[in-house]
Amino acid sequence: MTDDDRVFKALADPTRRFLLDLLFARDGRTLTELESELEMTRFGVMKHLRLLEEAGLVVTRRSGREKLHFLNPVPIRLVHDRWIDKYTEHQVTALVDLKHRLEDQP
Amino acid sequence: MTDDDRVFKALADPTRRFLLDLLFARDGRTLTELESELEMTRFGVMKHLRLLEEAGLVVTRRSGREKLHFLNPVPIRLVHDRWIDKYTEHQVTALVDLKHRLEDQP
DNA sequence: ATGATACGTGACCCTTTGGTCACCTGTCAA
DNA sequence: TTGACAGGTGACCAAAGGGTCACGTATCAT
Repeated sequence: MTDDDRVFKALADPTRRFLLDLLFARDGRTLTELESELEMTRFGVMKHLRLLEEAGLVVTRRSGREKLHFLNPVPIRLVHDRWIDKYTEHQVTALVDLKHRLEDQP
Repeated sequence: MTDDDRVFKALADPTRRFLLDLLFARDGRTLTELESELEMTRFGVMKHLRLLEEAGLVVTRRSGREKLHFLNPVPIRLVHDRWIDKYTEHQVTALVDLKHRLEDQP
C-alpha cells in the first residue's frame, strides 16, 4: 500500500472527514473527547483515527494515559498539487472565489 | 449521497486516480483511448469514468459516437480549502517546497 | 445496407471495509 | 493499593465496492 493510497482511503469515509473537521476546529483532542462528538462506540472511532494516523493526516502525542491528536495539512496540500499546477491554480482559485461570492448573494 | 461524498469516494480508488493523471497529462480522450492504457476490460474503465463524472472531477462532451473526457480541477481545490485556510496555506506551501528541494539533493 | 466501431446496461461474484464486542494493558487519584 | 479511567487487540458480521460478462443501441465507413 503506497502513501497516497493510505491518504485517499483515509479521506474516503465521512466519519473520518468529520474527525478531521473537528481537529481543524480545535487540535490536540483525546480519543474519548472525539468519541463524545460521534454516534459510535469508542472502537469505531479508534479504528478511524488509526487509519488517519497511518495516512499521516493526523499526528499524535502521548501525555500520560492520554493520546492527543493533531491535524497535519501537508498530505492534503500534496493531493492538491497532484492535479493543479501553478499555472491553473490562479484560475481555479479565482473561479472558486467567484462561486463563493455568488452564493453569498440573496 | 452528498457532493463531497462522491468526490472522496471517486478519489479513493487507484485506477480512478490514474485516469485523472492521464487526463491531467492530456485532456479530451475517449473511453477506448483510456482503456488502452489500463490492464482492465472496457467495462471496468467505464464504471470508473462514470463515478469520476458523477463526482464532477471529469466533464464529458459527446462528438458523434465518441465521448470525450476532460479533467475538472475545481472539486480538488475545494478539498484543499476544507482543511487548509489562507493563514496556514503559506506555511504548508513553503514546507512542501522545502521538502521538494531537499529531495532533489544527491 | 451491412459490418465494424464506440459506448451503454444489468446481473453476478469475490474482496474489502465499517462497526461492534469480549477481553487486556497501562496510568491516575484517593 | 485498589478502583476508576484512557487506551489497545483480535475476532466476527453485514454492507459496500471492484471487476467481468452476455447482451443491447447508436454511429461511422465502404
